[in-house]
Amino acid sequence: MSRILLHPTREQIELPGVMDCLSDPIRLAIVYNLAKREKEVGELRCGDFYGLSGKSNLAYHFAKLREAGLMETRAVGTARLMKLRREDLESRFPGLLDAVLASAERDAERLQLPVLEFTEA
Amino acid sequence: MSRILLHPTREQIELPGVMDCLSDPIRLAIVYNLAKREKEVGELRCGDFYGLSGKSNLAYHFAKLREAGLMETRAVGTARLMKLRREDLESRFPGLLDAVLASAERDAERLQLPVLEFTEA
DNA sequence: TCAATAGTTCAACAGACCTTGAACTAAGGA
DNA sequence: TCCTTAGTTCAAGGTCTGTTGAACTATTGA
Repeated sequence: MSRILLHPTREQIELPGVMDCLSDPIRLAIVYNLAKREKEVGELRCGDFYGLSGKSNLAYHFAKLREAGLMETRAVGTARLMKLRREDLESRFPGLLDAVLASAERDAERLQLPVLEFTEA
Repeated sequence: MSRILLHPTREQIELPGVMDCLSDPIRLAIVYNLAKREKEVGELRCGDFYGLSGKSNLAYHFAKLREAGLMETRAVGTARLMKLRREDLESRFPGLLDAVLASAERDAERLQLPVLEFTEA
């Protein structure tokens, strides 16, 4: 487990990278669920997403989301706690995340977006 | 030149396909320029975009944009006239296109988005 | 009719992407 | 200390993408 988790600064977040992240069904499902539960439980753990894919595949997608600046990860014990970088995204691309999330919510069934069950934080 | 140009209906336009289109620099530049000039000249032609890439590569990207539902193409003589499907996109994904275009405009320099010169329509 | 113009289609290639399983590391609990 | 849990990393694979040039088709104008 690497000690250092690379995050871009707010200014380094790029539009194409964000769009690319949100065009993948698994990553969209991750962001969708992060957004859906962010008020209730705050941060989520990798294990909360095992319903979406296998561990190593999720690690791959988490790294993409983190490196593109969509989410922030901090290590607590053996766990990784993740949350959306809402304010940074809103600052760089006003209205974008909300528009995507609203459309995803409307199309949730068609997109087969799973709503996951989360453990206590 | 095939006679039939396939367009999805409004309802068939899918969020991941749209996001994927907008995550490619060339396609973003096409949409950006279509939006920038849509009020002035209405429709644009393939040749207007030769500054972005070669003919055959553009044809590839135009097909992607058309098949994902971002733009509409009609044949007039040997030309293809293209325009953004603004209303359809707004109906399916409210606020999304405007948010993307506003962010693209703000980041135009960083994204190296070229502003093309257009011929008369 | 012939040549020029506008754009498409095809084959080929390199590179990127997603997925998988196995091996690994690090922290916590018994 | 040893086992378990949580997550990462690596190598390998198949597939999808973007790009190119050459060949093609269709339309217009002379």
